Amino acid sequence: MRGGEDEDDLLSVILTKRYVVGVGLWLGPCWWASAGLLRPALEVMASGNRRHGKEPSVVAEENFPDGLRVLAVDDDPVCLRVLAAVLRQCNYKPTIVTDGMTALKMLREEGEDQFDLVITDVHMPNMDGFQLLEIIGLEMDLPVIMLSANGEKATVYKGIKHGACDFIVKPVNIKEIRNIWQHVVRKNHVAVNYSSSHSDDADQRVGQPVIAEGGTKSKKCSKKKRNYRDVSDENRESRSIRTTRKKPRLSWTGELHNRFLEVVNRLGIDRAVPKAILQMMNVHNLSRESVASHLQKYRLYLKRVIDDPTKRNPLGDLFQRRKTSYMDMGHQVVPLPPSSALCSFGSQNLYVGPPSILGPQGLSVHPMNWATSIVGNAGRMPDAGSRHASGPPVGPLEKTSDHPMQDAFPRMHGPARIRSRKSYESVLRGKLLEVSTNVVPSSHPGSSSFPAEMPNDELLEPANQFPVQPPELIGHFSGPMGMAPSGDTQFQNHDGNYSNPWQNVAPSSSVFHMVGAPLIPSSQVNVNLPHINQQLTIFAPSSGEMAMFQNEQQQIQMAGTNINNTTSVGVYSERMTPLFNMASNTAPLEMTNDNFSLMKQMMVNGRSTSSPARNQASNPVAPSAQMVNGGGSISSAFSSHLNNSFEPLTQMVNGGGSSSSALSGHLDNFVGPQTQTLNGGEGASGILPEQDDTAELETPDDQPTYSTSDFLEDLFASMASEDFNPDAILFDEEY
DNA sequence: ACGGAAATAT
DNA sequence: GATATTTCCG
Repeated sequence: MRGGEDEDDLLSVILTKRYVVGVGLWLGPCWWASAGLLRPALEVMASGNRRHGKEPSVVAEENFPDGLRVLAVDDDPVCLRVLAAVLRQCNYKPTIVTDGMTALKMLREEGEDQFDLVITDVHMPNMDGFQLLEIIGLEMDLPVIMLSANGEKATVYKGIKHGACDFIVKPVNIKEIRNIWQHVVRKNHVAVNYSSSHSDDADQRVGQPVIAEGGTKSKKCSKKKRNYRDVSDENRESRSIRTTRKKPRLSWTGELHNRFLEVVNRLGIDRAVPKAILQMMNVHNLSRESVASHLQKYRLYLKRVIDDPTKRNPLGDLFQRRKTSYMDMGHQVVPLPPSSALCSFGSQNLYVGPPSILGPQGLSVHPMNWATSIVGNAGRMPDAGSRHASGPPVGPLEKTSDHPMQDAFPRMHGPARIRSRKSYESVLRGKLLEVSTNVVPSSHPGSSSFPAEMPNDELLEPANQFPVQPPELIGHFSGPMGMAPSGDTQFQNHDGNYSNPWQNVAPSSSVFHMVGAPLIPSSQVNVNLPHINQQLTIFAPSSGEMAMFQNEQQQIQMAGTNINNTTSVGVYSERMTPLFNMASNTAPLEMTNDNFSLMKQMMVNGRSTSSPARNQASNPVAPSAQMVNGGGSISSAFSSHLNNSFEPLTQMVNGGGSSSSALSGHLDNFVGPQTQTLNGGEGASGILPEQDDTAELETPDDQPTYSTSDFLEDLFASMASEDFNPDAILFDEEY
């Protein structure tokens, strides 16, 4: 890959150290080099270590698979005999052949599956080792180790380049031979993992096929794979399971993360254990381990925040954040233009975007990638988010939404409520309060996203990770909010699509709250979030249909609110708003391709394409995405109607932060704001007094401040009066 | 199953 | 070099 120099250096090192001979290289330098991974190979070699890191348990000596069938090819009888002897001594089952043609013929006729490994000399008449290597590479999936009498650099390099998994300089060392089985294990792993393509990294061998001709000796081919299998099957299996398949790297996109937060908030930190979270998230293909890992990271984040409130920054940070993975993923996002979108939508329709992308499907955990592609699509999707849309498609901004997760995460804020019990919980709690307070709320919901959010990010620090956004936002947006509601037609459509998914999804807590009720069973949860998130609220104004949530256990499901065009309902939480923004942006970006696709589809269709199956799993997640969109939409909607109102809400969200602005710019905020306006809110963050937070935290459950309905009423009232002071409202929601 | 931490991958 | 994720381990 890289320049020749590196390659030369690599080879130089290999030759110098003779690591090539590989003996004990567990997937060592040679292997990496053959896989095109010169850098790591070089680094390892340079370090003087033959192995990188710890040796995988898989290759532990005890896993040595006796009876591996090795096809040994060398025109030199003496060498061949020695090799065979060594192989036997190492418990391999050798089949020796004196020329390449014969070896190839044997492989073709008896089947490559009759052998586990091929060791061939480089220099042979008729068909040399390279030719044999190439053909095998083209036709079969067998690891090939080359033997060379001189270990000449060019020879070694050529062998590696053509796919040899290792290169052994004669005379063979028994120790080296003893370790060649690792290539078989490796190969299996690879095969398992990526079945198709790669089976071998090495493959690129090009070559022309040669025809097999004469043969030479033996054939023992048929051997026993059996032994190998028999003996090691079990081991292999276990190994394979363990090591073999590498899990595709899961990317915690904003949506996913939001969903995660939502669930965590609902459960309460103390109850938020991997299993429970996994269950509630209901994301297809998500593993408990992944959840546990993310939870671990999240806890760390919370802790960090707590300890160091300073981390949270205000808006300023927003801009700064680095792109973390999320960013990377996607895309990024551009900031969007402010505006417009929202505006556009007018009251009419808001449509909420499809539920989150995830939703339908669930996460797809593809091995990476999603992110990348997504962007494009994502951008669009966002539209929804951002705008909402009205009838028409979204506005201009589309892309905006893209912001990746960044927004999202960062935003997050704090910990949800915390009830805590656990040590960290308690600690967190305290901290959270602080944090929350401190934290700047995200900016506004608006579209833009990220900027506002940034602050939070910092908190999050880790980056994306945990934004704190409360789930709510997430939820809200996503889907829940928007979608759920029964109302709108549009929605319905969505619902239909989503519905499944969403249903499950819980709306964000906020939502719940809003609704009133009992939102969340756990009231606690939100403490923090609440501020931010929770706030969400929603309203559905007149229309009234509020969303309902059903929950099952913990979950909630929200229904959505309705949103008719006309009426809009907005549900969202203040927090949401911000989140929203974030979400929107983020979400899009984040979405995986799949998600993305879904979204697109949804958009197109109006409904989600997602399959039912996924629903549940996905749903949860999905919601988020949608939410974003939806959120956006909704907001818009509100705006139309309530214009003012919304904002406030939004602000609330921010919440905590900024609410101030909220009132002011209704729509504007939403729109343009995406960033700003909302943010603009700017100030808001401060809104929530820390004390409050604290209090909340402390007794979260207990006092609910007021019911959702009350809340709403107040809110509306407030709105009505321009005075509306977000702060006032604030939420207590938290419960 | 959990949670922490090491190992890896990006 | 810092992070993000996955694996391993108790």
